[in-house]
Amino acid sequence: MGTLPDLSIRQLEYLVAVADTPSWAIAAEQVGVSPSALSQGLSELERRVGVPLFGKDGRRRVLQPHAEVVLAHARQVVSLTGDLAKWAQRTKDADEGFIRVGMIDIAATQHFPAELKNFRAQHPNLNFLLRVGPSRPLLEMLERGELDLVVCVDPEKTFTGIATQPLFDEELAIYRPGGGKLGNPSTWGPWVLFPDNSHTRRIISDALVSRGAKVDVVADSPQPEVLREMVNLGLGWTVLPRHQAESGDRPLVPSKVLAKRTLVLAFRSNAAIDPAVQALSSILSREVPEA
Amino acid sequence: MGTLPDLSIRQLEYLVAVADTPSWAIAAEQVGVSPSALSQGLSELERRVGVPLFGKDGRRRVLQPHAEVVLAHARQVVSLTGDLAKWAQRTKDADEGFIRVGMIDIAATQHFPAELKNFRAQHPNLNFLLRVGPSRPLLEMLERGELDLVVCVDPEKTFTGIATQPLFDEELAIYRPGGGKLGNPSTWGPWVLFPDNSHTRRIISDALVSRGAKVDVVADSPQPEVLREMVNLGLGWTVLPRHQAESGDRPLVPSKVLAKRTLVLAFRSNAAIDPAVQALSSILSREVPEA
DNA sequence: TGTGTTTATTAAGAAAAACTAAACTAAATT
DNA sequence: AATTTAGTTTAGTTTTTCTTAATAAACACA
Repeated sequence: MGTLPDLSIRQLEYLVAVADTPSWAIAAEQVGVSPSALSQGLSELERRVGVPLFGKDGRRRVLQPHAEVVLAHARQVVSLTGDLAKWAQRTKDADEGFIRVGMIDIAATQHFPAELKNFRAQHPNLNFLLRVGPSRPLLEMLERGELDLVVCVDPEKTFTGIATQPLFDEELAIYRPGGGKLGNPSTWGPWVLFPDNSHTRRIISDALVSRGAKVDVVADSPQPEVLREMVNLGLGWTVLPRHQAESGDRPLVPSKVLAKRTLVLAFRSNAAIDPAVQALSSILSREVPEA
Repeated sequence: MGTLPDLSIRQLEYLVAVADTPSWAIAAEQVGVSPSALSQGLSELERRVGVPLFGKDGRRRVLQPHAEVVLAHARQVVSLTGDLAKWAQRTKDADEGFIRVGMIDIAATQHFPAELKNFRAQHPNLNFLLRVGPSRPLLEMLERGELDLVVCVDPEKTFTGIATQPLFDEELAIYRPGGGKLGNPSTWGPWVLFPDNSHTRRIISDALVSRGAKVDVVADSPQPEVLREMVNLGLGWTVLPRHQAESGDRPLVPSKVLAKRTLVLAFRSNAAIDPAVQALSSILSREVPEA
């Protein structure tokens, strides 16, 4: 009872082909193998099942009546395997299953909107979820397995089980109300910046401090549009990715590039990368948005 | 679409074992291979399906959520194969299916009644049919595929597609009313014998003629009991197998052994001998009935 | 009756697959 | 840091499966 006969799909296909075909030679051709291989394969199948399956009618070998049981089994398993193969193909084409993507706002709205739209159009049956938010929460969700792929600011500190791959650099420029020259760094400010817990804010603060500027923050917001408007209103200076500051209704005029931040692709370093994740990753890292 | 991945039952068993077991080492033990074989086998399975199935959790490889599809397939096919193996076992034990046996009367009633009874008792689920009749019709039914196994008088002339195997010889003795000496062959008779178209009748006629006796037939019957009673009634002489003449209510007394006939086992020479036929054949040819 | 044709099997050897043993890597424990 | 544990990789062997070529058997037809 314990041990099962090791029937291969191949052998079962041979059996089905022979049953559906006038001669073994034709059956062999159908399954793409020499008549000899077919004959030997079926003998082996017969041996493994342990029951005589074929009788002779003249020079042809014909299925015995009781072999119908085995034939039915073969048909069923071959058909199931066909279904599995189709599933595998769809999965490989990333047109099946689930992908949960996280992106910081600029990536979703400025850098990759076309790529996202295309990807969704090309994989209509893929269940797709996009989460937009700041880098850190996205990375934490990725770490907890709540997301599969994240585009965010390079976290530098490594998260366990998470691999990153650089996409491109963004310039962070200083913007002052009305534009124009900046003067001595010690006179810069006051500032309206990203919130304290933001990674980009950390990059900005560090850069300002290293230039000898005071980081005198009079307002903050996670929303770049808000920061931009505050500068437009004369409330203070800011530092923003150029794309975000210099687009929209009332773009700002850059005074100077202060620093760079690197956007990265992050994913669980699970060895087994889901084909959908793979597909989207390669699209995103192939594109080098904006020039 | 065309070509299916050649997944072996073995590999599917590996997958099921791994899913049902806390560690791969234990799974390997369960399926009776080295951990290395299990690991390689599963890698090969993954390669053939073409979709990544496993992810890493620490040092263990764990099934990815979407691999559940493959696991479900594996379970189903393994289970179907188990059913097939059980069927094969029953068929091998000749406890499933159909067997149609033909026997001449003396074989069914005198030589093999115990063997038949035992065989049926030992294979209760085997669908069993016994046809009793003269040799020739039985052989014709065998030839037409209406019987699977026949015990009859050696037909000498070969039927196409039918093989025979001798079982044992029976003595045919001469019986005259009242018993006693026979005298000169030319004075023998008149006779009550098997009908003209019977094979045993041919053996008897030939033997009588070669001894110089006239074959002067006053009555015939296919039933040995009838011939016996005719001799008892003084209607004529007969030649019968000793078992049939010398048993029953009023046994005859033999005068002389005239000839022999050979009983044989006959079956279609189909190469594939049904296990049930095989089993009954070996029982019948093992037994050498009567001494 | 022989002769050629069709159909499948057997034989021999090459190629591919699957296995074991042992060395190894990496994570978890002590 | 050393040890244990889980699983993988490597190297080499055995087993399986295939191909080509030779063989056997049934048929077809002159």
